[in-house]
Amino acid sequence: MLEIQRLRTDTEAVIKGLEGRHFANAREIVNQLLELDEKRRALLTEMEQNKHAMNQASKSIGALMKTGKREEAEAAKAESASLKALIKEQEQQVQDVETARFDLLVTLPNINHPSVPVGKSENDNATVSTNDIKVAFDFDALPHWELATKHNIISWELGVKLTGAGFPVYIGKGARLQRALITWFLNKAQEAGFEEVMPPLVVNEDSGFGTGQLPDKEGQMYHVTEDNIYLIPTAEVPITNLYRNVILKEEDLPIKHCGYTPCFRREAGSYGKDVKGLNRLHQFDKVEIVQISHPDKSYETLEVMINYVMGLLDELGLPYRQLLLCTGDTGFTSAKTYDMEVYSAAQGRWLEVSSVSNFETFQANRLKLRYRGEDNKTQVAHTLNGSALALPRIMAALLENNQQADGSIVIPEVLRPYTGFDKIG
RNA sequence: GGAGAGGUGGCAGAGUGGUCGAAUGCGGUGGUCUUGAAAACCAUUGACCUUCACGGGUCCGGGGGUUCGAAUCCCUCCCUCUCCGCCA
Repeated sequence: MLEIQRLRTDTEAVIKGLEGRHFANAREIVNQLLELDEKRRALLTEMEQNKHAMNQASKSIGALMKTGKREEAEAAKAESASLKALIKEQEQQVQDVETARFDLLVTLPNINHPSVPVGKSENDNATVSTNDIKVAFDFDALPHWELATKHNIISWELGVKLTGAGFPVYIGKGARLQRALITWFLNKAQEAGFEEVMPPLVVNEDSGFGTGQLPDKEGQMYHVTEDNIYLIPTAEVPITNLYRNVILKEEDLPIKHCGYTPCFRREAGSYGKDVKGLNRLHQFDKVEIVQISHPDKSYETLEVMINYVMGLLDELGLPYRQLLLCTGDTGFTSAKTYDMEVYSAAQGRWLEVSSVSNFETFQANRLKLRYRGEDNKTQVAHTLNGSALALPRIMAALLENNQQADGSIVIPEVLRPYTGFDKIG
């Protein structure tokens, strides 16, 4: 959520930022918000003056009664009572305006950082860097969904039987590879200073609002209606919400956490290659890294985080490219996002395996996540997070890129201590 | 699922209708003392909104009500704890 303050003082920049995101009617909506804001403050001032008068009158009654000045007390009572009705009316007005302002304000996406390229869609994203790993086959390479079936390490049918499409069952070496990746990712994150957290996998509405999933993307989450809780779409939600309504000390920053969780996403998928095999699932595993940063440091931190993710991919030996998402492709809550994509030679396409974002104060405003600065004043912190990493597409790329002419799949060196085997098949 | 208790400032915990944003203790911060530390003592110490400022307003789990006036009374919702039941 953007600060209303920012709309007031930085109006043109906000409008420009929203337009860069192709947010419809940016100018009208911002103006509407400013009008509501002005109206709110005018009403508030007026109401508070009345409240002050009423409070004075009420306070005097007690004293007057004690000293036996009954008549004056009665007069004060009458004054207070007459103000009461007026105040009640004004309270309702303030409430209405506030609600309208809030409802409109939460529909605004974050404003992009100036370094984000202007663009419309994913075609306008900028490639920032790549590594020089190349994968080529001199035989007919199989896509991972065929490899998985061939080696009986993932069953799509059993997942359908148990639950439905998008819920695969990992079996034998498939399950162990999965577990190895999780452990390795967590160990690496810990080495990099991220403290591990094991949060609940379902969260309440407040948490969903805090990180920006609610009220907007309600349909993306599985909702347990009987208890009104939501299955988490990412560990970002519970981990970041640990700090909802928290005032940190400045010296506590940065806060660094990592966590492994399954992630649940309803997203009604499209058909074909995009969602085949592990490419898009309703349940998948992910290790997430989260930071709460001092505003002055958050962009520095973003670079450190994306570099950390690239280091993981280098160690796994996967070819990647680092993308800087353009204004049109950046997520609703983010000010700047890097995506990491891994090249899957057998599918001949890039697979997104990580997304690292700086939300600046967008989430922190909703979370009321602040720190106390030098002057002892509370200030809103910055939040960041990134996948490090999402498992399924890493799995897909490993299976596909590491397949050999004899049909076996070689496990990367770094994972072998965790898998206990060096190849599949 | 059944029965009961309770939700007050960073924490503990008073406060049952009027000067209570709230005693007291602990913790935090600053100071005195000390070579230093501890102890002791003194002072200070909530958040938010609004205002150029002075100031004003709101907040005792959330919402609503009674009253001139509510932390205090009533209604309602939420949450936590204890016991029983069930159970990895």
